[in-house]
Amino acid sequence: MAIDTPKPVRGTQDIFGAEAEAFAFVVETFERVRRLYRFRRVEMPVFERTDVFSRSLGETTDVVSKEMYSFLDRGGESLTLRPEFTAGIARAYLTDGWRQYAPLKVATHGPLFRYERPQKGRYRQFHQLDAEIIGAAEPQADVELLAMADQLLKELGVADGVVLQLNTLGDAASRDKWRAALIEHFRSVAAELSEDSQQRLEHNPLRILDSKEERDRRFVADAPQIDQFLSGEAQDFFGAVTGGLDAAGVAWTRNPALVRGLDYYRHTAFEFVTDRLGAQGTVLGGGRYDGLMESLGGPETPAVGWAAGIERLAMLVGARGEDVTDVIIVAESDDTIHLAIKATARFRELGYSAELLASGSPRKRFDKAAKSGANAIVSLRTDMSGVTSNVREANPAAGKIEQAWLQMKPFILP
RNA sequence: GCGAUCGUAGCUCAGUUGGUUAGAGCGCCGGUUUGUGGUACCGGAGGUCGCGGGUUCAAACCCCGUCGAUCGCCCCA
Repeated sequence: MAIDTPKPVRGTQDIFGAEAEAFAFVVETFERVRRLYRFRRVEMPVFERTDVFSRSLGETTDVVSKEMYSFLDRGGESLTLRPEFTAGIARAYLTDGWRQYAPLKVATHGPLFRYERPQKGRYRQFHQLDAEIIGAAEPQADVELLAMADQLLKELGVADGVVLQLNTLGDAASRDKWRAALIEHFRSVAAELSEDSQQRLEHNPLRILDSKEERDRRFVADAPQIDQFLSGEAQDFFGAVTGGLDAAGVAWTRNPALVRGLDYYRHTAFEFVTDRLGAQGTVLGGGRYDGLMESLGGPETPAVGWAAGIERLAMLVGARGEDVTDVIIVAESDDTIHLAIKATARFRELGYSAELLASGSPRKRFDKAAKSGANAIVSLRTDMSGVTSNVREANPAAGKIEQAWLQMKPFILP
């Protein structure tokens, strides 16, 4: 009776080989860069009580109603696999007394879960890098955060073809006025908008601005812009951010159509965008979310943050080779296997990556080792003169390995 | 939720207008050759042709359904 092999869950991925190396490279680079900017590492739970997300995102939104992995635990409590980092970090800031550290710069990375249709650069379990500055109202925090993002992309070697798009949503009052003006503008031409955008007019009018429909374009082009509604303070804030970016040497372009769907976003919104990833071009995005803490029952707390998809960054980084093995020890005859094990252990103690090759047809073992592209091969075999060894150096990097072998040889061979 | 394309060996893919026992390369295993050697040759294992139904004398191939993958739409915290 054959047993069916369980299939992987839709939207999950098993990352292996060169892709896994690219993934690790992204994470390692992030860890290095966040230390340069003195962001403190935090480890967050992978699941939270559902209200952590539903209250911060808004009960009625699509994201909450159908794109979260929510379930009842055995105690009957509704829990949710985290679909983002920000809400959980905000919760911890309030419940763990992190206010004492404000302004607090934290960074983390790990898996997130969203119930969505998989497509290029989009998975149901995916992974993000995340950086937040909490309790900092000043525009310098935005600049610092963006400078780190910019340096990260440069150090990953993916900055080419990636542009920082920047916008401001203003303070709450500016934002509300802009929103009202947009609704009025689009409502007057509603019949001529695309079907999708007519829907958006009802529940998310700001999204009409980045509609992909050709027929929406001309109405988007002459839509009211946020600049007409910005208060003096909001203008000053945005000016301080852009001025700071210029001083930090961070290139940016204004995108007045860049918006955020959620109400808690204020002031700065930004995305690093590329055209090299198909329909999912945002590589890193974030903004200022001064209104979030209050939705979780906390005091008014200014904060700004970003997140970046590790898979998308890894795709831009491209496949990366795995490290070549320093040395392969080949037991060319079975009676040398114990000697080969000993030698392998010794090489590893000395800090060389070493692989033992002692299986399969003895006469093909050396060829297999040679094909693997290791820096050096030490082969052992018994012939009429006893156990003999042979070192083969594939490249100049192997000189030290031969020296190491010559030193350990008297202690290993009989 | 919607649409398009695609599912043949571990991997990459052939497979003609439907026609005998479904193939190749790579990889894997074994043998021979070579014997400081990454060579060459021979052999072997490995397939419910995603799954289920239908049409037909006959289906990997045509039709329907289903599952999965990919890409896009919607959405995007």
